[in-house]
This record gives sequence, structure tokens and C-alpha cells, in this order.
Amino acid sequence: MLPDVMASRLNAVMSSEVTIPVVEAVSANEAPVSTIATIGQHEGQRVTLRGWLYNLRSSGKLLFPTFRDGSGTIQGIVPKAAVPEIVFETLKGLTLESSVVVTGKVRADSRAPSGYELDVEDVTVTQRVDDANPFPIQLKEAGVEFLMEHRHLWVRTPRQSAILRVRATIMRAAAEYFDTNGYTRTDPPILTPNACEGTSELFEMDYFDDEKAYLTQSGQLYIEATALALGKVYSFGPTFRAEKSKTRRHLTEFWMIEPEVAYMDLEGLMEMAEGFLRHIVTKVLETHRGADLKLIGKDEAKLEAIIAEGAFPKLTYDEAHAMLKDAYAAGKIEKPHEYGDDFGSPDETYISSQYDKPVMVHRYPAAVKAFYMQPDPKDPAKALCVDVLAPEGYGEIIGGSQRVDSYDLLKKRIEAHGLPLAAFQWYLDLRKYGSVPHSGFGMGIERCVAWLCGLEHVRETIPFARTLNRIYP
RNA sequence: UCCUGAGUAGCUCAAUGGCAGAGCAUUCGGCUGUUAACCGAAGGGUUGUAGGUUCGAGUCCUACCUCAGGAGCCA
Repeated sequence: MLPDVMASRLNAVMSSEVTIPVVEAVSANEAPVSTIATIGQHEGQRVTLRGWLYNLRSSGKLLFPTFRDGSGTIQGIVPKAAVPEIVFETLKGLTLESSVVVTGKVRADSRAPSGYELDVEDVTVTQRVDDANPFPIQLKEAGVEFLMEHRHLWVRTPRQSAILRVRATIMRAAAEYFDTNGYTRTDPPILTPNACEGTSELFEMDYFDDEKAYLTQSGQLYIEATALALGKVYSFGPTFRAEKSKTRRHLTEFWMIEPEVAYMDLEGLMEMAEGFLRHIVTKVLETHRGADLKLIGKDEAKLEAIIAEGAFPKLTYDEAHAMLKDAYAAGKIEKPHEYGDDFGSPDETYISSQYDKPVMVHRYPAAVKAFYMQPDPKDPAKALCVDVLAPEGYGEIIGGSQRVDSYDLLKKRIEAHGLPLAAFQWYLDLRKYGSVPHSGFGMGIERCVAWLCGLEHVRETIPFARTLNRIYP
């Protein structure tokens, strides 16, 4: 680089001009562009990093800027005596989260958390954050409300970025399991003419003229149709619930992956659900062990335990009820579980806490479950359904069932639940033309991410959470 | 919708009914191996809102607002 160019850059820094455009691309004699995650491949070589200033420590004539580039963080070292004055002056006092392009030599260093440091040789500021308006998210602790209000900036922090990477892996692994096992992805509509199950509160909107439309709360009914067309199908997309739930497990907008399989019974469904979850956990460990999982603070042994030898535990509703009865008698839960009722949140937490693998609870009383669930032929008061409860109190991550395949029974059920028959005519048609036993489940992605990452709240598992009290940013 | 709790500096939090404080951040200065670096100095406040009790209210009372956690409901 020419001396007069350097001089003008130095002048710009000295006169506190805030923006130094970096339109000048990394020139031919510069080092190859690397990412921090893969920087070990360039040990001893010069590389260029394009990212942001994450932190800056200083010891007089020695600067320690930490850079991040989305793949990780690395500390640079800038001794005043060893670099051009422009480089030192540019970095000295540079504001956090200013965007920078840095060139330096990669050096292994046992003192560095990642094992590598960068001996900075050159730096260009793409945009300098204004001194008077520093980056709002500090390295120190912050409150939930403040962080959520600044979610667009919070996602830059290493832990949040790591969570989003694990989320991406989970979504990829989930789809991959079905893609490689003969399933066809058939996504149902987001806008629906009526409530799928007639229970949940739905987001309502005008749909031209006098019609109303609702945001889907599940694609299940639609993929039952595509399952009878294509055999094995799944859907993967956002779903919406207008319930005023205020807990660490609820979002008003969340992502659900739902398989549906013709000729599959409940036993087959449970087997499939286990294979599906094992695949996801395996991929998460494969991709993030020792890195993102460590950064997030998840105990990896707990993930190892899930995929360890031995089937997932299975309990009937009756067995689970008996377990809760004992637990209440022993003073381990506060409220007794009434036989016939659905399990409450504390009940599920207790049941799942007994195992280090997800537990499958099946054959609930039909009365507390959805209208489309097939009765157990051995006990028609029970439904052929299964809830998969995640360990460590993360609650129900999967809910599924074998579906009613008889036209007459389904029609009766719809009427008994007070649902408008006309709206379900197409759904009834599926039982009129070549009906078969079929089963499927839905898994909430965010609960799965919270569980596998060991998070307190699902709001951190999605880039921009939609909750009862928040629709900004 | 119900129950519980919290709102004080940009952020995180202190403050027996008696002068509005600290750490971080910001600005200025110092430091050649720092790891949320550290040391010194400066600036920074309508204590969520409205009323009330009191000589005196951040603190006590009432209402409201906002947020959080939980219940219900669910993935």
C-alpha cells in the first residue's frame, strides 16, 4: 500500500472522521480471506478476517482487540512498536461492534481460549460505531426485557449466535431424517378457513369480502391428505397460536415439523419418533460438540445419554398416573393427579425427571385428546396417542397419534365436538376413498432447541421470538 | 384470565421514612500479555404514571401502566 494512502487514512483517524469506507477490496498482495472458525488451517500464515470488533483491551502500548466474524471470536495483539502507526491509532479507542477488515499472522497460543491469536498487521474500518452512541449490548449481564428490545443486536453475541447455529443444525437434521427415509415434503397452507382442531385460539384476519381466514395452528389435517397421496410425507413450517400463554415454553409463532405416514400404527409411530430424535441428537453432537455446545454451557454428557444404548422408556397413561400417585404420596409433587385428567406441567416435569432419555407416554383417555385420534381397540376409552416428554423438565416436545380411519366414527366425533361438519367435508372424504390406518406427530422446533441447548426459555431459540407481550423488533 | 414478584443513571443493581449511590458503559489520563483486564478523574437522575399519608416519601397507602415467572392451554 502506498505511503500517501496510509497518511490520508491516518489523518482521517486523527481528525476523528467517523466513517472510512472499505470499498477498496482486499488487494492481490493481501492475505487470503479466512473465517475464525477455520483459522487453524492457516497457522503461521497471513490471513484477512472480515468482521467486527467484539472487545478491546489495552495495556498502554499493547492493544488486545477481540474480533468476531460470525463463525467465532479471536483475540488480536497489536504492539505499538511492531505495527505501522496507522494500525495502532485506528484500533486504539475503536468502538465495539465497529466493522473491520483485519490482516495478520495466525499464531497458536496456549493463552488464547480458542488456541489461536492474530498478530495484527493491518486494519481497515468499514464503519465506526459513534462514540456518543455505543453498542447497547454490553459484555456484562443485562435484563431480559432490554435484551429482547434489542434482539436485532443481541443475536450478535457469541452465545446467541451459537444457539442459532444449533437451531439450524436441528432443523437440517430433522428434515434430513425424513428426506433420507423416503418421505416427501408437502407443506400445508398457512392461511386456513377454520380451526384445525377447534380448540386453540387462532389469529384471525380478513380474507377478502366477507370471509375470515386463520393462521394455521397445525398442518396435520392437510398432510393426512398428502400422506394418502404420497405414502410418507412431512411438513415443516411456522405455526401460530393466539393462546395467552406466558411461560418459558410458549411462543405465539413457532416452527413445527410434522410427519404423517399411511399404514403406520401407533407402535410404528413411536419407533419412528425415537429414530428421528436419535438422529437429531447425533447430528447436534457431531456438529457442535466441544464448540457451540460448550459455549452455550450445555452438559454434553446429557446428550450422549439420550443416544446411548437402550430404547426410550415407554409408559402408558395408566402407568404414568400410578407413578404420579406414588410421587404425591411421597410428597414429591404438590397436587395429586386426578385419574382421567390430562397431565399438568408439573406432572410432566416429574415424569420426565425420572429418566435421562425422552419418555413416551401413550394411550391417554380419549376424552382429553383431540377428536381425530383413533380409539384403542383393546380399550376404546383410550386414544392411540403418544406424547414425548423431554428430560430435565422441558415438557412435551412431540405429540402424535394414530388417526381415526372410519368415516362414521370421525363424523360422529366432529359432531360431538361441536365442529362445523361442512368445513371438515374434505377431511371426511379421506375416509371415504381408500381410508387406511395412518399416524403422525408434530415436534416443536423451539422446545427441541431449548432442550438440547439447555436453555431457560424458548425465546432464545428463534431469531425473533413472538410472544404474548412482544412483536418488536 | 388468575396467582406471585419487579420497575431508581445508557446497562446491572444498592439506598432504617431524613443530603440520590456503586460497578459497567461514555469522555479524559496511565499501563508491553490483557482474558467481562486493571488504576485515576469527569460528566450523567422528573426514582414507571397519577393521587394520598407525613414536618419530610425511592421507601408507607390506593389506582393504573409495563415487564417477568408460574397456573390453565399447548408444541
